[in-house]
Amino acid sequence: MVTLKQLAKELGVSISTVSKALNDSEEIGEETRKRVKELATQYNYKPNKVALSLKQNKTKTIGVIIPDILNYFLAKVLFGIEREANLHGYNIITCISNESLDKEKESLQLLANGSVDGFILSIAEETQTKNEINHFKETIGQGLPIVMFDRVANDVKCDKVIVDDFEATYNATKSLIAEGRKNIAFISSIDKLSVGKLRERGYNKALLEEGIKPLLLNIKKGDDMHQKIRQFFKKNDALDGIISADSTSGVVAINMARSFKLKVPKDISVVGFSSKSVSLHSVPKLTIIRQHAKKIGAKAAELLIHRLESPTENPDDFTTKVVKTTLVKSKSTL
Amino acid sequence: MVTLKQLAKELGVSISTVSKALNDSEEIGEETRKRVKELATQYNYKPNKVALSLKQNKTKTIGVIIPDILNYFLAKVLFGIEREANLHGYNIITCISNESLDKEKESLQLLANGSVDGFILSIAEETQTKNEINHFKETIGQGLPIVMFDRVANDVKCDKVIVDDFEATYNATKSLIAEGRKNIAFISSIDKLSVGKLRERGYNKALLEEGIKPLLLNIKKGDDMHQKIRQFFKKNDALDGIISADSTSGVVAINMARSFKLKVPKDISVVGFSSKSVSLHSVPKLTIIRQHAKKIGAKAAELLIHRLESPTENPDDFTTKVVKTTLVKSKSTL
DNA sequence: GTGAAAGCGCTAACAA
DNA sequence: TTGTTAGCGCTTTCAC
Repeated sequence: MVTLKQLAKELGVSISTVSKALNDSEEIGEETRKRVKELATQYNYKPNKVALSLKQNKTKTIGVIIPDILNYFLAKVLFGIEREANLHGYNIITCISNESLDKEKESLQLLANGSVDGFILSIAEETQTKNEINHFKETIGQGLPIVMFDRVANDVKCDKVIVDDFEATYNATKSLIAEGRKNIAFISSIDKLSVGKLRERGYNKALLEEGIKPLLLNIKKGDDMHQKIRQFFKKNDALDGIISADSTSGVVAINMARSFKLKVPKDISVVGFSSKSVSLHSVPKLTIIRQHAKKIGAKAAELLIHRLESPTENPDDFTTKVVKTTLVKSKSTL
Repeated sequence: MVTLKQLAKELGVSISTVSKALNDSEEIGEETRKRVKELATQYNYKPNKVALSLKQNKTKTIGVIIPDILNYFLAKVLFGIEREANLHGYNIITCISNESLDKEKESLQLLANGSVDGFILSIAEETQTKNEINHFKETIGQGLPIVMFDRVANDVKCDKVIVDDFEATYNATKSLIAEGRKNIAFISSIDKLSVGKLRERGYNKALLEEGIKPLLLNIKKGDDMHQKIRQFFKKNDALDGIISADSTSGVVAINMARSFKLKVPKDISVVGFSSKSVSLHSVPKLTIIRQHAKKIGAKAAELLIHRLESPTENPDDFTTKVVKTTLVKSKSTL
């Protein structure tokens, strides 16, 4: 990489002259400016990012910590973050916590040494189960702002981007009831997560209002989902509706239902918190509760960058943005 | 963030003393060392990463450019890269090219300013179609090593990690033939990619050897996959085997086959380049050609880091590592 | 055993 | 209009 020093030497001027010329400073004469710029282009000069970061005490880099990159929703949020960040000239350093508290702590620690200007994260499962939040507070205390999305900690003061989980399942359940469904089950592999709990509550409330008894199937990590769902169908032969809290159990349920000679959606309706692409994996396609993952990511990035670049504003004024879900009907519901 | 300067001031010693003490230099007296370390822990001192990078002219950061984060295979490779990189004390900056040549070029440019020590990437579709490779050569020319995985450019001299695409489909097709299948189709949504072409060739060769006529279905971006596959089934009612070159058309094909009253695997066998998690999305589960994505990522990271940290070795000696696929049988084949 | 000083690449206040 | 200098945080050589 060419440096200012080398350019200066070759041009026979001082380093600062070169620097100013390249930054279009008014101080430098027309001609010198031209000469400098020409040589710079010729050598494909690019200011050293590290030196700039050191000088300006900001890296234009965002640390993103996500629990699981193989989760389609989370990957899509990451996509949204990356896009929005790039738009504003930011890069992202990605760490995957793997749902582990220790890895989450470690990533936070490791990047809180000048590597990034702030964090965007969704909380690891273990962290939520153990209800640990000190590491977040510490990081914020060190002057590094955090924006949390989806799985958030209520007791940490920071910007947040969440989904209307409760309302979403409440409404979805209501709509199945409106279809005349009487035996609506709730399948979840995320019952330990904050969002999983909210979704379950929305479902429960909707049923309660109609005096219908809830029917739950929780799938643990390591369980054989096919097996579990097959057994569930066997045990509950009056099943005529399913709300899936995660991204995959819905499509599996549809495909499985047909093994039991059930017509979808004639005999049974299925709705899931999934995405368009995954909804294709069943025949008929799954009716989904869209979470607008990309938008969530973009919003999170926007909030963080705004906080980073407008330090004038009230630093204790945190916003929580709710990105509303949309029910996208396919042929798995009436 | 606390700096050496502040510690030095508080301790009444010089900056260099503090630095040396923290780095366990023999020059510093036992007692001073202890005092310094204590204060450092108390203040949770961490050396500023940016300053270190500037000083040592390396960032311990890898730039990763992937075409599509929503592709399960690519996401899994990213996972593998991140893990291996972390193990060696490296962070990763992720850029998503979105299959666009321009974005790929831009990302390469943007990070080749001291932000990263090297790159790991899989080539964007547009880049492969247009057969552009100059931007890679330039980057390498600037002293930044590149490791390519999966979709690679043969004419670029760098380390590569690939899959035995040709052999994999050749063998998979052979195995369907061995099951007695006579009308084996090849479904692909990646016919433009280097890997897609290799896979198709393997399929063709296997059929050719048996004198069977190939049967191709190419799905373009924007096509309705359900629709396409449904029509394909209608038109080819003797279909008794499917090789899917991508990660999703296999599961869709299984689920669709059952709409045509075909028993899987009794009437038709399906094999796909997919992953365990996606294979769950069909009933019965899809027999897959596993690509060991995590291993590919880990290997790529390993190759890059080795090159970065052993500059003594012959710099023009590039390796191409082939990570062999595994056929994992489920109930979609006999 | 400890400290001063240079230097990594850059910007910007100040001097000329 | 251009150049000198200091300084961002750190390591390291060299002097004391």
